[in-house]
Amino acid sequence: MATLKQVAAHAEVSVQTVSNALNAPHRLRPDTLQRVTKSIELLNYRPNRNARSLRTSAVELIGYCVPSWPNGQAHLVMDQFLHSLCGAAEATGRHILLFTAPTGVDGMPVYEDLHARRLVDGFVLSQTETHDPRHGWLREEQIPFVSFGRVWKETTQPGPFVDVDGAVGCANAVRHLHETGRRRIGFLSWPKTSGLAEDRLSGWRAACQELGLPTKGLAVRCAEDTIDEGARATAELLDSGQAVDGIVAISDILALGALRELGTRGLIAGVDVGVTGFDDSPLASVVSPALTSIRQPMDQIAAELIDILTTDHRRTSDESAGQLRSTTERLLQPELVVRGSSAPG
Amino acid sequence: MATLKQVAAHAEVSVQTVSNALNAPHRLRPDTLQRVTKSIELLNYRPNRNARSLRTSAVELIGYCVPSWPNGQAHLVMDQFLHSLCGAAEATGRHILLFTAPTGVDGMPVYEDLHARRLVDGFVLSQTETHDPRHGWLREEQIPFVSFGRVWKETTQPGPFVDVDGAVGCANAVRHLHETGRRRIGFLSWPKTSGLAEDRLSGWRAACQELGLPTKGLAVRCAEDTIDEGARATAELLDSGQAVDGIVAISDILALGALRELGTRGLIAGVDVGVTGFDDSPLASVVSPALTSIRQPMDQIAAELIDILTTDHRRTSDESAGQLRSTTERLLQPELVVRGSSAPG
DNA sequence: GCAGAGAGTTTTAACGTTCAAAAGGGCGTC
DNA sequence: GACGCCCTTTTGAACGTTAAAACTCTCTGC
Repeated sequence: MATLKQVAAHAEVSVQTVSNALNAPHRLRPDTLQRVTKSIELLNYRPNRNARSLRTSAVELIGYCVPSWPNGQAHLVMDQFLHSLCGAAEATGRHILLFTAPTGVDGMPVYEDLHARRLVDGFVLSQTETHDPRHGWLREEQIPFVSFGRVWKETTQPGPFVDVDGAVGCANAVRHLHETGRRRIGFLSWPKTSGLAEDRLSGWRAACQELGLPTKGLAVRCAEDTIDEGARATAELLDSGQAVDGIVAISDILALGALRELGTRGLIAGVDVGVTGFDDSPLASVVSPALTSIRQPMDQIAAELIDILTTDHRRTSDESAGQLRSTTERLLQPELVVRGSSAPG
Repeated sequence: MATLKQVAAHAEVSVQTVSNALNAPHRLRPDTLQRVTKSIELLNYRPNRNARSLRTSAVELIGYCVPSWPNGQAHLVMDQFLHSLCGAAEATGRHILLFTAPTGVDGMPVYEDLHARRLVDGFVLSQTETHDPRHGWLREEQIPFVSFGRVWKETTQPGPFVDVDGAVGCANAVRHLHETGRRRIGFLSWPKTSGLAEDRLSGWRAACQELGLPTKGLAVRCAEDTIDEGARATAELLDSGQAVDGIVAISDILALGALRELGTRGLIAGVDVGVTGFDDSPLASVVSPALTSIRQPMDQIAAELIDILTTDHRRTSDESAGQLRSTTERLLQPELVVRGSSAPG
């Protein structure tokens, strides 16, 4: 492993000059720069990150707590999220450090420890829950963080976040079904305790009202996020005597339940009833008919998260031209991925 | 942020003594130890990991390349795997660093760079492919690594690995279906190019032969891992006129296809035909009837991976009592999770 | 009473980098 | 030709930790 010293000796300059060649090349005379660069390549030199971090006290690592779902309920798009997050971090020379922690306030010592030992510069939070205690705590401790997802039911959001506008997503799904001729569009939801669910539900309701479509009795709550519950709720809708011809589901899993129930009844999804899901999980393209689904823009989400976490927004907020980019609260627009399950009826 | 120096001043000892209190407490006189410990707690001291790593040249970080599936085919159990891997790493005071890299040999510079800059001590590889070039390359470069999954079709495995015995898993599924009264058990497989597929297929064949069950014409290849393909292959089996009453699928997705095809034909999974999947993905418990599936022991896999990567097995191999633990090639046994889809017929 | 052992503690030096300040060299101005 | 200035390069110190050597006691044995 070559060190700065060895490169310096090889190029016959001082150690600091080599350092400058890497960090501030404009300070060097062109011929010196070339000579140093040549030595660096020749010796295959790579700066030691630990030494650098020690000196600059910045580790360029971002902590992310890998969520555990004790109920076995998996995060079907974590895959995509992590990939995007890594990519965005790497675009700024950073990396993601994974760790586990108990949920809620019990996990706080883990976050504090990682930061205190300088294993990470800050955190990206996800799986944000209603009244999530982490945000307030991290803010109190002055530990840098950014949240994917809002802390619902707080009057003021504690700290910066990036989130996807679920209401707009569901409204778009309704509009899409309306365009393909559906007029009685149901909504498969989750229990009221979820802020996420209420957000998405409100989008469905607003779009229906805007288009003059009925909503009464057309929103069904599912106790849990399973195919069975989705099927049960769909059955409830179909049996309500309202001639439902469209279903917006709050998750792909529930949408799969809808597809199954339709199949059981001899109805054809995308023909008799249009169905949409949420998240565009890998399942969506694997079923038949493939599921129309509301896709969260993962790459963009990740880029915004990293941007907020790694740039100082107290300064940029007043001088920068872009008003939108200056804030530390960013709401992104989802995209409807249209597939067979919502084909024109 | 308290440093060693500050703690030393507070406890009125030298810096080295505080360091010893943490790393070699037996060297201190009990009363000194107590005094130092008290100061450490009082000042809420945490050792700076960068300084430590610089000195010891060990970062206690393990690199893991987050796989990208351009075809949208997701890793449904990555979730579980990462959680287990993190847990196992943390049990030894280490953490997981995520990164992205091109697949195949193009990604090698990324691995080399991470190691050369001392961002990681070594790597855990997964998504191992037939003729995977990474293993040989890393070995050549003397970069520590361990693989989850064998490099199929190599005469000798380049480097240490942990894998799950897919053959035994599928054989167990066959035995289970046999115990519940099935006598004509089909197998849904992948293309021949996959070593993984051939391993699992061989287990199905062996168990059938052992139990005196037919195999001819009962193994169907699916072109891709989709529900549609699973359904198509199931249809092929059911139409073959062999009165198939059991289906062992090489993945949960294909098994889901089998369930769908059975439903379409008015057959009841778990009653008319027993079905098993592979991986015990989150989907297995979310469908109805719930899917019997072959579960890979993630916690154990992760623990073995970390163990191999972090302990020197040249030394332990001769002195240690356990022969099994001494090798750097470990084959673990999967577990059949029985659910409704294979209930006694 | 003194060499020698040993436990406990301190001193010294180093890990590889960057920051701040100082030094060197070339050039123009008066 | 002395001076000041800018551009480039070097020097010295520091980041916080640990390994190894050195020192200081106290205890043991003869």
